[in-house]
Amino acid sequence: MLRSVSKSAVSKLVPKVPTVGSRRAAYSASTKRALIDVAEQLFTDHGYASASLDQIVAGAQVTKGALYHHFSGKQALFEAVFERVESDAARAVKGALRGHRDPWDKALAGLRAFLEVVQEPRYRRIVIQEGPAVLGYERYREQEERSTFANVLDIVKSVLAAGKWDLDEAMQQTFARIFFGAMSSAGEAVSSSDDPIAAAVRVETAIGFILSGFQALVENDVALPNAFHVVE
Amino acid sequence: MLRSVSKSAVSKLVPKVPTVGSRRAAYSASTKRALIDVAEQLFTDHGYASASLDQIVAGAQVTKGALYHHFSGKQALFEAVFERVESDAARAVKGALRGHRDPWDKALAGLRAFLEVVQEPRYRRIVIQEGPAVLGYERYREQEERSTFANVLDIVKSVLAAGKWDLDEAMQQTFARIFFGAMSSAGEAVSSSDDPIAAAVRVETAIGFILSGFQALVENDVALPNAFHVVE
DNA sequence: TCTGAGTACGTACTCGCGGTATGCGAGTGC
DNA sequence: GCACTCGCATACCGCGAGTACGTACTCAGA
Repeated sequence: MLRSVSKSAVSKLVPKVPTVGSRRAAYSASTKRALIDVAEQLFTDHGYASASLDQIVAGAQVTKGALYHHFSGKQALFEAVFERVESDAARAVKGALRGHRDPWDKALAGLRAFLEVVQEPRYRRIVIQEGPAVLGYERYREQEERSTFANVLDIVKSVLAAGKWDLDEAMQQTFARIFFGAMSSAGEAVSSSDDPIAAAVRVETAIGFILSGFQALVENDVALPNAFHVVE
Repeated sequence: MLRSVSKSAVSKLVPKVPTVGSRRAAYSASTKRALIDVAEQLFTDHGYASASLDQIVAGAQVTKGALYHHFSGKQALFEAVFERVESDAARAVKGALRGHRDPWDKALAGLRAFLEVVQEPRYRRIVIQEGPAVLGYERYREQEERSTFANVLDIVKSVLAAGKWDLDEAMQQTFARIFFGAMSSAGEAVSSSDDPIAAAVRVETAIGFILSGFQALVENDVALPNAFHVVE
């Protein structure tokens, strides 16, 4: 990157970074960015296994030396991509939550935002499909806990707070897990549908309906521990 | 397998298959079974990528020649394992559904059975975690459609039939997808919990509660298309 | 301005693994 | 009992992740 031909290629990218430190640091940062950019694209298009490091470094116009200077290996590169996609998604959902006072409005706004995000190919492939397998479920979960899932947990807590229950943290997390799973699965169904728009409407209708039933119970203060037998 | 050392190793397994056709066919079937058995174990323990074909054929006491005689490649072997794990799970859930007339009882019985299944390491790893990434989401979904998901769809349909709505197929599938996702995610949370039993109780309580709210709406015949605005 | 040190790579290699080509002997049908 | 096929074993290939090491460039300090 600091040599002849490739140097000119990178210098085009440098202005993106405001050259905070030295020129060297700026070059280095832009190289790292280029690697993550290309990797994100190739991982999204071909999947983790089929995207070779040779392709990635060629796309970024560097060599494997550069890659292994910035990342400990292929998995670490994937994780960097994963984090960026995840944080972008979480930010988008979080933005959609602003300005909603009513927890139920907030929940629906969050649902709509998430249904948008989950239709991005990069989110589907990198976060939903390959994330658990590549990172391992534990590490995948750690990442999710402090991004998208955190949003869901936030919403669920505010919704539950509208009722008169006093649920412990574990129970709140359980509800959040359930809704998170429902939304992920629904999102997959939406994005892989022939008619994503119609599918999104169906999902919104269905979840909105489930929520309304949920809301009725919460606000009527039905006893939780016996909820199971209320069904009978 | 038909030669010297390995022959004796396999002959021990042969009696499992009642030697329906020829001895040759019996040997062949047992070899294939051995490959799937070992592969299932190694895929579960180390994951798809880290389980090498050399390890698998060594464990099955055969060579790669045998493997490639029975399967077109590593992915095909994984798919065979996947199918077996999936069909076992689907059968377990289906068995739990028998003898329940009331759709809500059926739903809870199915939920409990699924929460059991999802705690098996092989199901978690092979079906939930690596399935989508290895098979590709489309192929993964095809498999699920005609096994576990089919059970969920069956339950959801019978529950919805208890109400007075007349939902089209797509809407029923949407509800099923949502519940399926919720259960998968909840199951993951249960099996990776420090205290799986307590976690399972929490999940049953939470989903049971959501179901009871759902049930109230279904039986009171709340209009579906407006369900969204009922919330407001 | 010069220099030494450290950074940011490039180059060339290794090695493990999925996949293939081919041979061969036991089983089977005639 | 004979040819033929099926069910493997053996030997090999290419690709791709990871490594060892060399080198040009940058920058702080004198």
